[in-house]
Amino acid sequence: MTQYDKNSRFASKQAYEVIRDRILNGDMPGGTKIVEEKLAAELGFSRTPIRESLRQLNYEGLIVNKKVVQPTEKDLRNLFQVRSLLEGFSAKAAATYLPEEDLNALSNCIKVGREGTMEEIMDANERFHEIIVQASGNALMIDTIHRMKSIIYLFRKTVVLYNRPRLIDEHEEIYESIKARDGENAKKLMEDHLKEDLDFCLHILNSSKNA
Amino acid sequence: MTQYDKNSRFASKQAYEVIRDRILNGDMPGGTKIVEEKLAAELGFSRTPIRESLRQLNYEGLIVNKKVVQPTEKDLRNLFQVRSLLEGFSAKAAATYLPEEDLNALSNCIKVGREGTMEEIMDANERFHEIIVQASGNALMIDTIHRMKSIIYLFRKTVVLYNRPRLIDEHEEIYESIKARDGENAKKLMEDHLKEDLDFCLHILNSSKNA
DNA sequence: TTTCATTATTTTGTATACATTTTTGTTTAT
DNA sequence: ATAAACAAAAATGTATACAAAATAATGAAA
Repeated sequence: MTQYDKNSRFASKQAYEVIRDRILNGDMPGGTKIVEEKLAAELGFSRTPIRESLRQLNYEGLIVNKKVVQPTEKDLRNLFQVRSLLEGFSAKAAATYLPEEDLNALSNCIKVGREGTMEEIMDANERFHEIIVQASGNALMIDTIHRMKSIIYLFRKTVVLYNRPRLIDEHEEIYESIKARDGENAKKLMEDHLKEDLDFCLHILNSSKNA
Repeated sequence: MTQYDKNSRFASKQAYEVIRDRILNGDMPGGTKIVEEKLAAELGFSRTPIRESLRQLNYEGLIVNKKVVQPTEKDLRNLFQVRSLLEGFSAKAAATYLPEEDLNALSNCIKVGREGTMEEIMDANERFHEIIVQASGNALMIDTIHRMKSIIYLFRKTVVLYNRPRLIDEHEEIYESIKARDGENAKKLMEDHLKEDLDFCLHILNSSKNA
């Protein structure tokens, strides 16, 4: 199952993955200065592929001004604003188009969400949204959301780690709406769901700020 | 007024601009194969900055698989779908927040749209949408739309060049709604406006296909 | 002719070198 | 002590070289 990504033979891709992971799990916390030569030495590549990987990370918003991003509250709000528009639309589309197979996959994500380990829950959560996004059938929209994926991950960790209440219940409600082919409701529930995520993140953010 | 962009001293930025312009005005039509060394020789730079510029063009969707993009009808629909969501939202936000100064700028775009030369109309058209997008106050949203800018330009040319009827009238209606602080209406009119643009583009596209 | 295999050729990915630019650190004058 | 000016160091942008990979061209077998 561990599919070999043929891109991994590229130094630039490997560097991208290592650096991204370091940022995502806190090894390179927000504000860390990025210096090409230092990373090149650390990862054992030359500067050329490192530079390429850094451009990708810039593009995804993980690096800003040669520093690891430190998303502000405003950034968080902006992100959920855009997601709400795109994923709300996708949820509606899903209610119209989603095939049986994907419905089952959604259902499975909910089950894992209730019974799985922390890591399994993270994955299931991501997969749930991914299936719906794909249902938009709009490659540009999918791409746009994927671009935000890393930053979303940064926050999804918060939501799952701090065990947000009703998270999976909301997924289930969305799922039910899609299954019932009620597009407008699916859209509304998705928007509400993201609003709850946002509020939860903001709460965590602010309470840890005053700690 | 011709402000010197200090980025222009970078070979990579210059290369980006030259190649982008070549694509946008048809010097490098859709399907043209991109070879780094060839471009490097032509533009008088080494491959390094050329590669960097190509990444950016990839990112903006002007280059796909080492070829100049040839947007399909599906691409066109996808683009307008995403724009409709983001610019619809922005129009609503504009109705709430837009300061007097920007209202006047919008009004000016309409005037130029009625009286200007082809090129002035193109600019005014772009500026009209840009002002509204900025009103979203959401940097991520603005960035996302900017990313689509080049492809939008490709189609805007069609709309203006073939002199789409009611184009400026629709702008004016949107402007009036924003001025009247009617957010819902502004949003709806923007969505309708983009739908008209899309249909017009599709029409041109299809009639030229059967020529 | 068509198909496959094998060479050439082109093109790409990466490493390295070097010249500017940017940043840091130090000294001097106020 | 603070600010300005300068020197030293570090970091970046670009050019070039080379090996690996992808593509095109050639020829042999069906």
